[in-house]
Amino acid sequence: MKRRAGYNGEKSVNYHLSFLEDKKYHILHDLRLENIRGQHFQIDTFLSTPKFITIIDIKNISGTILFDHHFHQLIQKNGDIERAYQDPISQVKRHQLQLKEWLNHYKFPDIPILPRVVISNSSTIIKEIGNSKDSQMITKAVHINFEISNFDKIYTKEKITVKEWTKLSKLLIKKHTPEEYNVLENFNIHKNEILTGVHCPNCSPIPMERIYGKWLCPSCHYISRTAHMSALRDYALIIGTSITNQGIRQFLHLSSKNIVNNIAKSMNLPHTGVGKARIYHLQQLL
DNA sequence: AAAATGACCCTCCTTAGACT
DNA sequence: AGTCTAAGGAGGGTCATTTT
Repeated sequence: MKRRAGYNGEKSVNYHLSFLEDKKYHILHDLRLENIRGQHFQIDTFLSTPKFITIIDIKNISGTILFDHHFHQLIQKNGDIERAYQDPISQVKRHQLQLKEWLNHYKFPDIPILPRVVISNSSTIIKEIGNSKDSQMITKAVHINFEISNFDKIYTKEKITVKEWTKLSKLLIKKHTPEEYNVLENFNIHKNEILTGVHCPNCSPIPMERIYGKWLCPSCHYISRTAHMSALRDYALIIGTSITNQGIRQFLHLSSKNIVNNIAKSMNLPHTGVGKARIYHLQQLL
């Protein structure tokens, strides 16, 4: 749910950014880079021109939020409930620093990096405690493209050539290292502990049985035609996105390789490898 | 009639063991 | 140790049969 909230926030910001002229900007999403000390940092939205770079941290937080410039924290008030978040301003400034180092390391000339914290939820009320010029970094999603246009007016000098600009974007994509989230390791669970079988969407996790194209729950007699899809999605999320015919058989409690074959076909699962080396890929289910 | 299943067949990957 | 070869077997495709 946390991830979904973040994702929805990013979607709404992207909508606003889509009004910008395509050719003038390179925009990269969820860019995850390694800094010079081997740690990773992730930029929600990276926007570049030959004149400046904007890095955007997107927060999808509802209710009333308070930026506390003195203690560097973000407080969310939702009714009577108060919750503190890591200060996004400090975070985006840290990203700014790391990106500067990164650009230096790859011998790019100095180029202004303009950090922004975007509040994607339009109904969120923003307040502040204390004064700071950092306030200018905070903006609402509806306003972000006007800010970008404004940067265009302020930063008029090209710091890198168009050729270097293209090179930079290509390098960023090449150096992007997507986070590998290992659920099993994080929760210290062994593969064998995972309950396999197709779960009934209606009741307990007793494996469903396949009967002529349908999944029947032996417990509540619920019938589903698509229950295997969520099972395979679980597999992709928990164990991995590559699986063999036999692997699917074991996970879905099927005895026939033909059924697996049919299911894979009906889902248009991409596959690599020939014959018994065939591997199905579940990436699209995530 | 349409869809799903399972037996059968062919392909070719994997593996063990012989050979260099 | 590395390469070659043959046997075994897993996988996909086809098609007759079964089920819905």
